Amino acid sequence: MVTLGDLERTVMDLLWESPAPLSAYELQDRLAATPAGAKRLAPTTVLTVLSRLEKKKFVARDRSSRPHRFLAAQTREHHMAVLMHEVLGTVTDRAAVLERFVGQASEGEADLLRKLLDSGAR
Amino acid sequence: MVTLGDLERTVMDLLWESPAPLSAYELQDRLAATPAGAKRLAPTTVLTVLSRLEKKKFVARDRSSRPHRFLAAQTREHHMAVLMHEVLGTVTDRAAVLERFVGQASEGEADLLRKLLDSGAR
DNA sequence: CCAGATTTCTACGAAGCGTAGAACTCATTT
DNA sequence: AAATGAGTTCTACGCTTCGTAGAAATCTGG
Repeated sequence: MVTLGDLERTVMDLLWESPAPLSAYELQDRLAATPAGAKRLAPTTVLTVLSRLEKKKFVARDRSSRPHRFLAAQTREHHMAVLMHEVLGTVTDRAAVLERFVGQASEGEADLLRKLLDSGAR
Repeated sequence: MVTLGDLERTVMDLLWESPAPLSAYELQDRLAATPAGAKRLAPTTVLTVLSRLEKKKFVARDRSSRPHRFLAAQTREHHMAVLMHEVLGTVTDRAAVLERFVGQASEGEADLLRKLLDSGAR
């Protein structure tokens, strides 16, 4: 199961929030401004985390400009959907889980699911 | 996020499969019979894992009989629902996640979802 | 009370993660 | 072209989790 650490997740949240790619230094600033961001991290720390996220295919790196720019490689929604499928994949009896899942869905969510399924989204 | 290791998950699967509580020795046998169970684990190994799962509140231990009996503390469906809830809870736009989710669903999963939705499960 | 079965304690190695210094690379200026 | 400083990569350390299990402690039937 692809999982992220606390700092890694925080960085991903910042990248997902940002419409434009961010440099390690911009991320350093935003991390310091975060609730949990008490102590300012070293720039190398941010770079290390970004490199690891890059290796995990969570971020893409733009090397064309000198302070490299980083952006989320997938949308947050994509990642969440993948996670849910991974959760489902750990189980043989998917029906029971899906049943519960559907049972918990709101009316709107259920309608949305129907529409998505009927529209041949897959 | 509450997460389990490979062996921990396998043990939970066995406990979830079993209608009756199992001793560490029974689990040892079943683990050996599992596809990945090439080498037989030491009994202490199984006990260690069970103790950790107990600490994580995944299993309950019956100390009344001498070989202690272990059973899943929650149903698999409960656990999966919690996991999915955690995943969905990290995001505000559930619809977008559901859209990707359906988009990634296999044909079988999609059929299952349709059936559940049509059968008025919700 | 003792031996053997069972459980608890302790521990080690690998992997993942936060953290960051040290060393290296690259572009820009002189 | 050499120097310089910003930026990046390399290396590493301590902590935690997990698989693994030996050693020590404990319990129970005889």
